[in-house]
Amino acid sequence: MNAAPLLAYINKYISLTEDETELLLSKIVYRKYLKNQYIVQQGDVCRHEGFITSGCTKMFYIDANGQEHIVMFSIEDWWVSDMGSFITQTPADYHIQCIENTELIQFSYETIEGLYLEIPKLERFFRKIVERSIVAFQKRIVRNFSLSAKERYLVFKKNYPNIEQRIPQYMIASYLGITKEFLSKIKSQLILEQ
Amino acid sequence: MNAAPLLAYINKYISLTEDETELLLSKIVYRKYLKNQYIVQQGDVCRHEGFITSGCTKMFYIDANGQEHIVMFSIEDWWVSDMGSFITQTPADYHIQCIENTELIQFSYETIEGLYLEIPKLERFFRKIVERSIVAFQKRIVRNFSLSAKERYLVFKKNYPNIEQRIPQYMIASYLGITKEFLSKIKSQLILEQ
DNA sequence: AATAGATGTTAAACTAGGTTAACATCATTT
DNA sequence: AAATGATGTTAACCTAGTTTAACATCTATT
Repeated sequence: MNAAPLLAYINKYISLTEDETELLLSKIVYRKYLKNQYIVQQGDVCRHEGFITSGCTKMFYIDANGQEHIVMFSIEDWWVSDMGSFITQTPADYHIQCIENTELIQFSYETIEGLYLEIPKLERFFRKIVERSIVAFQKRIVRNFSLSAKERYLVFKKNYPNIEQRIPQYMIASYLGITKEFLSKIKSQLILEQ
Repeated sequence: MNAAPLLAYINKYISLTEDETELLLSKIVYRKYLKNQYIVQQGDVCRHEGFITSGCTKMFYIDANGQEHIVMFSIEDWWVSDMGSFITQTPADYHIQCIENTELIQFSYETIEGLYLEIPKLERFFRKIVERSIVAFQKRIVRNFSLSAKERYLVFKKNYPNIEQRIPQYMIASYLGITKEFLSKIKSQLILEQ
């Protein structure tokens, strides 16, 4: 495993000196998970923030009726954590489970807090990526209100063309907020429309 | 107008020295808007981040059918900006309009960027508040999927008890993602259930 | 090759929430 | 006091999406 993708990603937002890069690399912990393993479980405290170098995960929530609702998928170059749990170090609301065998770089809460003190620039880096992420969530809220299920599916396909083939359809349905049966109906409608 | 609420708010996350506080105060611009005035308009670049000291605003989006969808309300001690527009300095997707006469403390893009350099601790402050904000948005997405309209209304009432009286119901309906007629129906059902 | 488990499809009956339209109430302006 | 505009309610009818259930397909394991 190697840290190049993480360094490249960080360098899109800030520039680290050689010393800072070395310090960061010295803190890196690699971790491998198999398909179906849990990175975080609802109720546990999320102790790490992870940067995916390969694989794919889903973050989801089980509602009062036992139904699964997928909040987000993460693939290479994305971060995984239950942020609410991580920042407050209290029990997680969500599960994060691997959809494929997944390799990631993990930073524990203590490591990240230490790095913020040693490399203050990292505060800027994380501020920026979280800001971007907020914008994406806001857009998703708007889409969920103003678009029909079919339109949301088309937006999903356009925004995540490479993710669709890697994920079973019933999970995509859950992400879109519809049943797998209805997604199936939408897909057959789209085929007829061509 | 005074900056005490902002300083108190910032001090919940970081502690500023006297010099830093003074520097921050020297950059402060107060701004008053009347009810119905726009702070940001869809299509304009959002040039400021504002901290509300009094009043109430809505951030909304007009969809392809001309329908208004409210993304969030903001009141005292909350921030207002179209974050997507602000961080990239490109045209805004949303309108932000005052529901009441509103007073706020404004920071221009240039001022904030300057302050980040002069008071690096502010990066930490904003990192922390955006992290909190993301958690709230995630929860909202989950609620929108897993709760019925009636349940969402009850959660809204519980989470924002003091906001409800200040805002017309048709706006609350828009925030909840339902029509005003259906909210009206929900309310009469709730009265009958008592 | 057979079985089991996971995934995907189809269709009929149902329901949460939308649409339309008419009316009620309240506040503001003249 | 009347008129206007903004807000809220009610009810009949409609539709997007759900539920249930049966079946189809694919993959992995024995």
